[in-house]
Amino acid sequence: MDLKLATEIAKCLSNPTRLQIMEWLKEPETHFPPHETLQHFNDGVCVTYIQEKAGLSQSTISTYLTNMEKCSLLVLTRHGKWSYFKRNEETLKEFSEFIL
Amino acid sequence: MDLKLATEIAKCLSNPTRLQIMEWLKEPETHFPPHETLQHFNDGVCVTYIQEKAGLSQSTISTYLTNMEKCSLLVLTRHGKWSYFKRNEETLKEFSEFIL
DNA sequence: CAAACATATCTATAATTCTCGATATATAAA
DNA sequence: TTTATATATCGAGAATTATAGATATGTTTG
Repeated sequence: MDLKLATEIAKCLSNPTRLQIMEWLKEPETHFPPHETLQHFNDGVCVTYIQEKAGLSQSTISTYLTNMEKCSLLVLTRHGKWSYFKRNEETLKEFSEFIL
Repeated sequence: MDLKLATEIAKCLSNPTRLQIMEWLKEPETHFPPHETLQHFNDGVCVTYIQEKAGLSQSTISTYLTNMEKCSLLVLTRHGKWSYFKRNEETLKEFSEFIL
């Protein structure tokens, strides 16, 4: 973890909606309805569910999630037409160690 | 630590200069010259030294430090005409626990 | 008390981020 | 193979942040 990446990560976390999403993704089953096809949250939550819960536009949330994935805060897994995002605990740990 | 405070803290950390200052303050003695009057860094580093090392204007750095202190990332101690800033490890730990 | 010094605050402009609607792309379903 | 669904990307205007110079405030020193 270098200064540049840590700054990008902090930028992602510096918006209440994005930080809230990170919190929700700690426990997807308590914050989101079950998916239509998948019977689990192993790969996280799909964009639509996150968008509906956040209450911002689809494009905004999609951009948020894409950026969070680019700095490896989130991991993206595609299943058919759905994109699932889950937390990358490893990155969070490295960021945490960087600032402490 | 609630969402609002955590967001403010992340905002402070989301700028490369501010994040760099937090890093420098981990080891003041290796990054800053000794102070004129104080023989230690127990209360951190004075604004001028941080400003000179960062290379931004006095007003900018002063504003940075004041804001970082407002969300308790830094602790301010005044000695005469100098303001010393040091890291607040407790807040960093709480922020860290919040995101993990 | 006046001058010098350290820091804080004010004001303003440039740069960046926020957020949306529109549109494009990709997959699935009919 | 058209249509519906899910997500991504583009373009733009509004809001916020970055940053500086000027100035104010508070402290020390002569």
